[in-house]
Amino acid sequence: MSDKPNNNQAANQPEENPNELLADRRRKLDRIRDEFEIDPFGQRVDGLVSLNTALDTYDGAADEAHKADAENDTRPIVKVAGRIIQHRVMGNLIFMRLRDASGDLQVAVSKKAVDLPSFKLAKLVDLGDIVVAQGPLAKTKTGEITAWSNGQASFQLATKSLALPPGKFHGLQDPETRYRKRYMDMYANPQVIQTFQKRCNIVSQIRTVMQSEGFLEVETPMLQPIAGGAAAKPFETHHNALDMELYMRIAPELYLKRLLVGGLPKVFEINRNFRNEGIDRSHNPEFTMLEAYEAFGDLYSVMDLTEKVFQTVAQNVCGSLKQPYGEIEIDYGNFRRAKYLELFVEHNGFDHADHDKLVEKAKSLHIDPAGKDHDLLLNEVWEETVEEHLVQPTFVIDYPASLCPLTKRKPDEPEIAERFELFIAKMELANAYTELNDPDVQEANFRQQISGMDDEENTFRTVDEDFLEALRVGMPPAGGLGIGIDRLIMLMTNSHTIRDVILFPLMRPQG
RNA sequence: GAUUGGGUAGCUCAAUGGUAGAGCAUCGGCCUUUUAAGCCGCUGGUUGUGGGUUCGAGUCCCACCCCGAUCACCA
Repeated sequence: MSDKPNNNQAANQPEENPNELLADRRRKLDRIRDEFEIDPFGQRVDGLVSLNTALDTYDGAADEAHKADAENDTRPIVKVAGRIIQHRVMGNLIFMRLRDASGDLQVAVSKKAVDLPSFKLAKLVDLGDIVVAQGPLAKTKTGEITAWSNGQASFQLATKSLALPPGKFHGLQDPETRYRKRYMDMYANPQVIQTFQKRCNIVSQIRTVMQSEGFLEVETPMLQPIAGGAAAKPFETHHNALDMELYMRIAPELYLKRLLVGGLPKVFEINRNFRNEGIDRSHNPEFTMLEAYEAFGDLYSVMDLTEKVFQTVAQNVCGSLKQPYGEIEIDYGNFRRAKYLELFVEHNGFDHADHDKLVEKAKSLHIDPAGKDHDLLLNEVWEETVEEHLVQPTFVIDYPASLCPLTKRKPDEPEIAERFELFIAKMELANAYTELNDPDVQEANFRQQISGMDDEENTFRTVDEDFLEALRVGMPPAGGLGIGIDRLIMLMTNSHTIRDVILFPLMRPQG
């Protein structure tokens, strides 16, 4: 509305409307009101079935019987509503294709079969209008099941569309328009609705898995006085009544752990995080994450849980443990577990401890080794050389502890962190730890982390003293897990950009 | 933030620096089984925005806006 504040004026002064096509629709709107005496933005309609349901009620035998003997009509009658996506007037017979969230159905309006005003209205309606039709189902000569609108008041206008529809053949392709005007995208490209229906089913299945494993779903603050739990820049905001600076959360982690302290044995949250970082195919500033914490569990207990989540979704929502993603097939029946350093050697062909060869390799990848210690440089080379090979589900384990300062270390190998990252299709899908529950170690790590930060970071990253106090009360040993839900949905819906699984991805204002 | 490709009719796309076009949609006409219906006819444009070069700019130059891709940050 805000971009067209003068709609009513435009209707009365069509010469001010720059677009003739829109003016045509306005004129039809007036005709529908004046000549047909119909409200073009109608009322409640009862007894509707979805277009897909209507298709299912087609009775072939009844159709054949009626074709042989017109007096014998036992064809089921359906009442349907949908948006017009095709409209063909053939003199005294009108075909139109309707679309709703369930699918498409063709409707035919015959001049012989309906009253004259209904027929004229069926002729007048535009692509994009929403109509209601009622009639028996029969196949056409070319075999398409069609609702034949007949009888009294069997064709009605429900809503006049005053906007211009996308092309019926090429549809809506321009990605900018698709994301900005998702409502157009949804009716022009039916797979969009299917993707988001699937998204709903996936999240529902994940909840079912988590609940059946005994996890309690909770909701923790999204407005936080300290943005903790991850290394990312937060969005800043302000509470007026309390005159208080707040941050949109970058992770729920520190609150979920407080709940473990409070005595909940297994908790999870599926909700939005907000990170003030760049945008690309796998990053949106607000994204949905599953975080789960299991008291008395560890890295490996949440690894089993992770497998179960992916396998249940693949099997129950997508129908198979093997799912296509682009040109490849992902096999969720087989999760590899590979050590970080072994993967390095596997894809680089030299000992990870050989510093000279590492520097040489880094230079060949245009990575500047200056000022980086061995592990840091190793990690940059690792990301450059290993990640691109992690196509099938792979848990990367045994990270060097120096790369994960906030993670518990292996009791018998203190240089190794108890952490995994799950990679699928070269994307990071999950991240998990055996959680640090020693309050003194946690505090020391926090303070060391912050001391290495510049002034900008220090403005929003301060030590969460309340969280440390909670840890001093005592948090049981625990496994913690985060799964990127949007990315999981990308995989399961064969979507190659995160924007295709987020209804309204963030866009710059139009210029 | 950097690099790079793009932005032309409602949609999908053309156009050596030389009259801005096509298909579909729209509008008018014909048509009772069409499937991107068909046939006839008519329309439809601030070429993202603002400057500049030129006799002449969609095209060349400069600045800016928006989108995509890659990179950086991040998950």
